[in-house]
Amino acid sequence: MKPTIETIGQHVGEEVTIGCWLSNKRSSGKIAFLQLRDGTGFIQGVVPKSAVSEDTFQLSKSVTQESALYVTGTVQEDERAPSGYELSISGIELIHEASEYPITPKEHGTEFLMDHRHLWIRSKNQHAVLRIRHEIIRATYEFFDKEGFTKVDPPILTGSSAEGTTNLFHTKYFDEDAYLSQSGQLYMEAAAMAFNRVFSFGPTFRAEKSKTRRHLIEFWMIEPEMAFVEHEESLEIQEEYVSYIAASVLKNCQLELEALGRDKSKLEQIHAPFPRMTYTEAIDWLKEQGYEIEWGEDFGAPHETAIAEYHNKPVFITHYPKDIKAFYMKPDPENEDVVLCADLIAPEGYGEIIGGSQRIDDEALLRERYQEHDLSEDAYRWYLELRQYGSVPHSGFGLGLERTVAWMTGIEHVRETIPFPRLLNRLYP
RNA sequence: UCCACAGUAGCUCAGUGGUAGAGCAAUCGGCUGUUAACCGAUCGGUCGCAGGUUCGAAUCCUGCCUGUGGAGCCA
Repeated sequence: MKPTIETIGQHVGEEVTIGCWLSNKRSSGKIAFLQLRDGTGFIQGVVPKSAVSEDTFQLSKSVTQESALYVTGTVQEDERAPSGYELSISGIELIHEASEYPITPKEHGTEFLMDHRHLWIRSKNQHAVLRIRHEIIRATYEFFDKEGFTKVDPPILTGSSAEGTTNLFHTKYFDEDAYLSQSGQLYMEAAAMAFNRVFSFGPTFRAEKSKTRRHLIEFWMIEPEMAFVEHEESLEIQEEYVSYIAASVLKNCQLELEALGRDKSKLEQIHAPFPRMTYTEAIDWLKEQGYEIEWGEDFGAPHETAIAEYHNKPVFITHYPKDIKAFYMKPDPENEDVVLCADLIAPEGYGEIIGGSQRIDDEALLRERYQEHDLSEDAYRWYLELRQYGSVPHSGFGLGLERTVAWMTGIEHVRETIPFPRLLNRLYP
């Protein structure tokens, strides 16, 4: 492979040529410093006037921000450089001279940066966040493959919704009504009966007028589903998975975490087992802390944050009242008022990262739920049939990728954790 | 949908009733180790839109638009 900035450490003392862009420059009368990026990393190129032709030196002083270049130089170790390496430049070939670049080295507001998102993703912090996103995706495939899961892709266009409460994006499917998927879960239950352990990874759409740092209109979800796995075992798989992601990011994204100034000790604390608290215990604890909340109510963002901060680790909240949870969740045999479910709440205010449960495997009970929730037995016949042909205990969960990336990177808002966010008021670029 | 805040140069902001300002970017010049480099000069304006009060409005009032933060809902 050709040398890149990421692998430049393997070429110390050699002369290399890299295709790159100019992210910033500084110069004085006799020396110029070019901040170069090639998409794999960032490096500083040094151009001493005495070492290059007059044309090359003039070019290094006049070349505009984000111009494309072939830069030739000798790789040198240098303690002053963040990556440990510098390029002592001997020649510069201008591929394309950039027009005046809108994103200057000074600060900008969110609206401006989001209007220029197609360019903003070039900048160091955004680059680092999206590289960590990639690492989390890579580690996800690696973990589930290692654990014997098969990736199965549920449809994105659906004729009905899994949970009627949220707003779906409506579209037409020729002459029929169709909706964009808000969860692949029901399909993954079918897949689990065919492949035992399965996971999906795909986009999800919620037409909610949500406008907070934890919400996107379009986001990506990882949804594993496991046959012959009951509630407690599912929690163990969840905490192993999240710990695996955190360890992978720590291992493979050192430069990115440093670029972001992320406190690595926060990631080092993410290792199984995670504390567990039942919904009822959480309500009691919140009341002791002075919060006004009653059994049967769902938690708000401040409640979740308080609970997770108390543990300083991700925490499972289990056994919610069945009335505030989805129709398919299996009641706890020891207390039919609550269901075998768990939300994983991340610390530092990042909120719910995972929602999961053991699913109802009894046909009669599921039929009852259809009636209670006014679900069309026609549209959901196939889901019911899963309970007629070899029904087994099974559990699954969904992990929100963007919230996880935000948490691991320490980024304030999920909109910076996806290349082109879809927000309440943003469909451009 | 509700609550709070904001909108002035390409960008980030100052300016609270009396001549429209600064830093950055851009352009020109200077500087041999800079790290959002620095120094000097030049360039840069429909003060979100509409109406009102006033001798006079970026500034006060009303309405609208746009954005930001949060709530609810959720991953």
